[in-house]
Amino acid sequence: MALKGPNGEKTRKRTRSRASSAASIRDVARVAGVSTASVSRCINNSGTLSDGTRERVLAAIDELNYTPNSLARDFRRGRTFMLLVVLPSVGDPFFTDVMRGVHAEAGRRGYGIVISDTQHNSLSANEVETLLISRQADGIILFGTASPFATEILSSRRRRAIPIVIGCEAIAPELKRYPSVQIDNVLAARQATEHLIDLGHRRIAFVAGVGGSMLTADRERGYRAALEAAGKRVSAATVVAGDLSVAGAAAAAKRLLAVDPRPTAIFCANDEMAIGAASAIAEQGLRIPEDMSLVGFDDTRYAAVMQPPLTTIRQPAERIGMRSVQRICKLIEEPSALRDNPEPEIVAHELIVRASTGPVPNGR
Amino acid sequence: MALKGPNGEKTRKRTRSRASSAASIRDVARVAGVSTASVSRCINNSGTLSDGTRERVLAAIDELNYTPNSLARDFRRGRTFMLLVVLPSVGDPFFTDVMRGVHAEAGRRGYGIVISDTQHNSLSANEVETLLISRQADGIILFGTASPFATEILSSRRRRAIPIVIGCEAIAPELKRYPSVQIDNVLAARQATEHLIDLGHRRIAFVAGVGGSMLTADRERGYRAALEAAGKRVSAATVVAGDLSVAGAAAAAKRLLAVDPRPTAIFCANDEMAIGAASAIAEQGLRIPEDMSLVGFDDTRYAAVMQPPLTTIRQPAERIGMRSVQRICKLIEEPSALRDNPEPEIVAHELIVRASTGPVPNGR
DNA sequence: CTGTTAGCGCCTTCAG
DNA sequence: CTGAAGGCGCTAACAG
Repeated sequence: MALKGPNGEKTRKRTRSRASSAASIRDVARVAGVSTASVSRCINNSGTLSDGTRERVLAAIDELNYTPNSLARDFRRGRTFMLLVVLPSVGDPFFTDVMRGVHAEAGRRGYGIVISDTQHNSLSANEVETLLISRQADGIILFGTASPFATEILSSRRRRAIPIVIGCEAIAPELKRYPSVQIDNVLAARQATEHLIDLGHRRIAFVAGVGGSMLTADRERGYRAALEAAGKRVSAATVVAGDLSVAGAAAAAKRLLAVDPRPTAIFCANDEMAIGAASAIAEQGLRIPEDMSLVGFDDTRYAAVMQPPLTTIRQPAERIGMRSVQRICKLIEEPSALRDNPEPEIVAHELIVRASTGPVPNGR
Repeated sequence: MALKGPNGEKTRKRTRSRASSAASIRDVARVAGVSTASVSRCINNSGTLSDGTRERVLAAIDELNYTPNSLARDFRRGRTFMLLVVLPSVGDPFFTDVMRGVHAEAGRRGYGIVISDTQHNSLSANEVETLLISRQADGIILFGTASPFATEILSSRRRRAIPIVIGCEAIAPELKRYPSVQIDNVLAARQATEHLIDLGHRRIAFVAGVGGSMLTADRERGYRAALEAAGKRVSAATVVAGDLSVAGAAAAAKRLLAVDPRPTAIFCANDEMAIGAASAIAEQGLRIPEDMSLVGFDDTRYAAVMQPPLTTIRQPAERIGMRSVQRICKLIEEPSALRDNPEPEIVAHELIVRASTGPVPNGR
């Protein structure tokens, strides 16, 4: 810690003396022979400025190689132009696609993105607060991570209203006041399950997310609804917990394949888990779809190239990301919008039938 | 745009009047009956402070629910505690793993991460400058994106030395002065190719990245080196450009399969492309490895669950991310280190032989 | 159209 | 051990 010798001292000299630090707005003003206010007006295109002044300022900026210090700027304006995005796993290709949309739209609007990956853990309200306050993000987007701390965050918010948008997730009642962007997960999962029922399957298993993961809770709900609607024709629900990961689902599927009587179809709450399940199925020497039908959820870029290609639900991932950013920006830029009580925004999904699903095996 | 009515006016009131804005250090000082200096000392554990004072400050902080304004803080300190990470594709599962390491280590050290995804495009020095200067990141990590603008960024750097670390990438001579963390890509690719040669393959194709992508240039070099070393025993190199993506490689592999005489093995410069290639191979009714051996690079989480499991090169992705952050932090926290001329840090790779490679088909 | 002025919230000398 | 004071770089009134 304690630097010995003259070297350490040297570096601790007062700020003023740092050699040739970056040019400041004052330097530009001096060189251009104008006031700092004019420089400011020039770089922000605000107020009015004569062409002559503008040119001299621009020349000075060029000469000094001046770039505004955005720390000072953000401080002054009270804005960071940073968006905090909280999601369960940056590794999931679905979220990757969502983030592509987020990055594109944010970049277009001059915002940076800070990501907080909860690694599928639930996030405490406190952590979010800290992230938000200490990082001073202008707004926060919660993708599939909102509900665990919904009540907390609401009650602890004696502070100023913070722009929050929720994406991809079942919206708990107490979160209804926040804008959200999502597909109808219940309906989508129901349709996927009905697709299997229509193919004649009666023993359809479901690989869910982590215990009580809100991200997939609605999907399980849709699955159960389909089974119930089919009534006596299908057997009771068989649900196991994957952990939304490839490896977790491989293990979960293995257990499923040991059940007697064995299911004839497996519906996974996301594509990642379907990949894991496919591997477990192959390992047991079973074929897809002849011995086992398989359905995923998300239509990630891997779904179409799996062997066989995966039947799944397509979510407009990039669009969800893009819209979330648009909505958070609106909240940020028009604070009055914070008092609106917006409708959840439901975007369209689509059941993509590929070769991983087929008729139920004979006599089963 | 133009808000009509009194509403618009209201929101434009001077900053002073914003209702109950967050507590400032002055408020805390007033409530605690001390000076702002003491509050500062308390929250930063700097200087000296009597227990009594500390307690009163802490009480005031608690009462006011005070959180330091990090905009002001960063401004004052000239630090953002943000790291800029530039990479070719956040979607690639390899980089996802790298980023897991980055996030973990950065979080541990109190840094936030801003990601710039170049989408495999090359990044101009100007863009990097802008990103760096305007965002005022404390440092920048370039993963597989450095070389295209190496010369540029070096020549345009009349500014202060900026902490830069380069990862996963062939280091061009003019970048040698920057710390870097990477595997030995040439050697790894050579070993993968030799593995195929040892299995008896003589027509081995290579699916490279985008035209001249530095990220995979070394891998192509290793591939060619292995072929040359094997001399007459193997035919000339067959290299096609994928674009590091699943879809791009599927198309590239398709072309490869139409070549006469057809290769008996395909080595892809990353796993993503191997996934695409596998799909193209299956589509042609060919089996892996009986008709076609396939090798990837990265050992992403999908490699082991592919059908058949993929032979590939394992890179310590998380470790690369972690080490990169550690090194950038060192540069940031000990500016004198900027003047060091560090050795590139080579981390260990490993050839993982799985079932996607086998002996060359009879009579070919 | 342009300059002057007054801070934003915090940290850090410098005195006491 | 503590308080007073100055200023980081920029922007936004307010005068001229």
